[in-house]
Amino acid sequence: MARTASLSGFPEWLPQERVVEQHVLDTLRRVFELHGFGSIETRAVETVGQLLRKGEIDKEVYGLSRLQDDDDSAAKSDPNALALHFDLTVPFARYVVENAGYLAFPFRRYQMQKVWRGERPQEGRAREFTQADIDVVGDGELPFRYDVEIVLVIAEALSALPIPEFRLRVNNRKLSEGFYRGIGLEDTAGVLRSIDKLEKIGAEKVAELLRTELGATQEQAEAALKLATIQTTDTSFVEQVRALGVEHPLLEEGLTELEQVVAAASSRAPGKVVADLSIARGLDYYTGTVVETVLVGHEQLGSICSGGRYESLASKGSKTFPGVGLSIGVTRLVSRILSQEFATASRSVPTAVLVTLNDEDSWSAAQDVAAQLRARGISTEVAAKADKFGKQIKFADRRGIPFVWFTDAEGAHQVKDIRSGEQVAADPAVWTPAEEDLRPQVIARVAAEV
RNA sequence: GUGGGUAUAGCUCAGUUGGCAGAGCGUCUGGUUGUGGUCCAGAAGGUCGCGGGUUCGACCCCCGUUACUCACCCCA
Repeated sequence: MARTASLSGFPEWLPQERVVEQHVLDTLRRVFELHGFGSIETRAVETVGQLLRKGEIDKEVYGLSRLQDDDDSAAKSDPNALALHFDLTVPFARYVVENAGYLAFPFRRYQMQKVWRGERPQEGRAREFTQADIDVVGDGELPFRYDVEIVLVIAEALSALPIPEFRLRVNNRKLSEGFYRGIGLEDTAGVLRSIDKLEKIGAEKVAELLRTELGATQEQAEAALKLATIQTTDTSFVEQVRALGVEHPLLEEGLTELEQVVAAASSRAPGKVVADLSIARGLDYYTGTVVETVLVGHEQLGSICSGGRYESLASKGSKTFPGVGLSIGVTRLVSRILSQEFATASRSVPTAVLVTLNDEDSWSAAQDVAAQLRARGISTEVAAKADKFGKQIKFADRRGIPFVWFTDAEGAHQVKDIRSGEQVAADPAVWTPAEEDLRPQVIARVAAEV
């Protein structure tokens, strides 16, 4: 028997909820395009070989197979097998390499698409969800200034959404790695993985991990933890790091880079960005700037926007295409906006006016009225049956349509606002609803700086 | 992938040692030949997740299974 109920982890919104989601997508698109990011879309599938080339999240990847193929065991090991993409960065890297000859570098694009991950769902974590990515990719090299820019664009985009306060927590891999090397810890990836757990398991447990699993001394563990606890909203983190007395060329490079991001952000997006030296990021392709974003008061939800700098995710022969990009978890945000009612839609249908029918013969005249309204951008439906007016009004009320149009046998027009009950004579050639009634509005309960 | 909880009407949930399947909300119809919301009356709607077992008899007890859900893991 075919399943009809909803599948966990594959969210589907009701029309009223979808209005909110579309508002989020429209807002992001507007901000991205204001900053010169163009749109592309990549196919939903990649080859397994392509997807697993970087990062090792194979368990999360949904494979794609034909139902008619009976031996699915062979497909798993076949690098040419198809699978659904689990993020937009890896497919984008592939796209850049394939189309490098047609693109102007540095290439900047935004991409808003569904991605799939085979994980156990729970609140804020779906198996099918929408990401909104912006990236800038260079040919051979990409000036660091783009790291700064992309953080500012994202801060602006998130600020325009109906969500609470957020913080972009920024770090730099060079800084952390340089520091760890400077104190004699060479397995920098391992240290980063442990440090990443700081918030969850606490300083003592992390220190223990560092000693037992990475062979760090007590002094090394303490130094690594001291670095990770540094958090500043301005560039004072530089002095705090220097005060720890560790020296390494990579550390210097990272300090300078992070300083630039934070300096620009503290003046152009004050309060939105914080230097947080505990941020590590799981994916191993990041090489410099790394970002995670939390909603203040909703830290449990996890990061709503992450990304960073990757030096060689895409390469073609000896050529590499370094990039920097951030990814907004649209579905995670929207599900939170809806469950916490940060914003609601004023109605679930685009329709602003329902044109009633006087009798069954008046359908054509009603269509003429509707056409006149639509010609001026007013979303209009015509009743399908000449029910009693009470029933036709009720139909509009149920759907949230704010206005009902009446045309009597003599051709005189009246329009009724069914919320107030006010009914006035109107001319279909000129009558216009109030701006806020023209289309569904998203009403924010939390302040959005539009 | 690991562990806990749950599964009865569209939704939220009751359901007595194991003895006729229930409520509220929602939906639909009607309330004197054309203006909704309140109110009144009525109706429709269920393979009690699925499969087995125990029993004269199972929504209820037992086993299995699937799904949902929460936590872990990981991440947007």
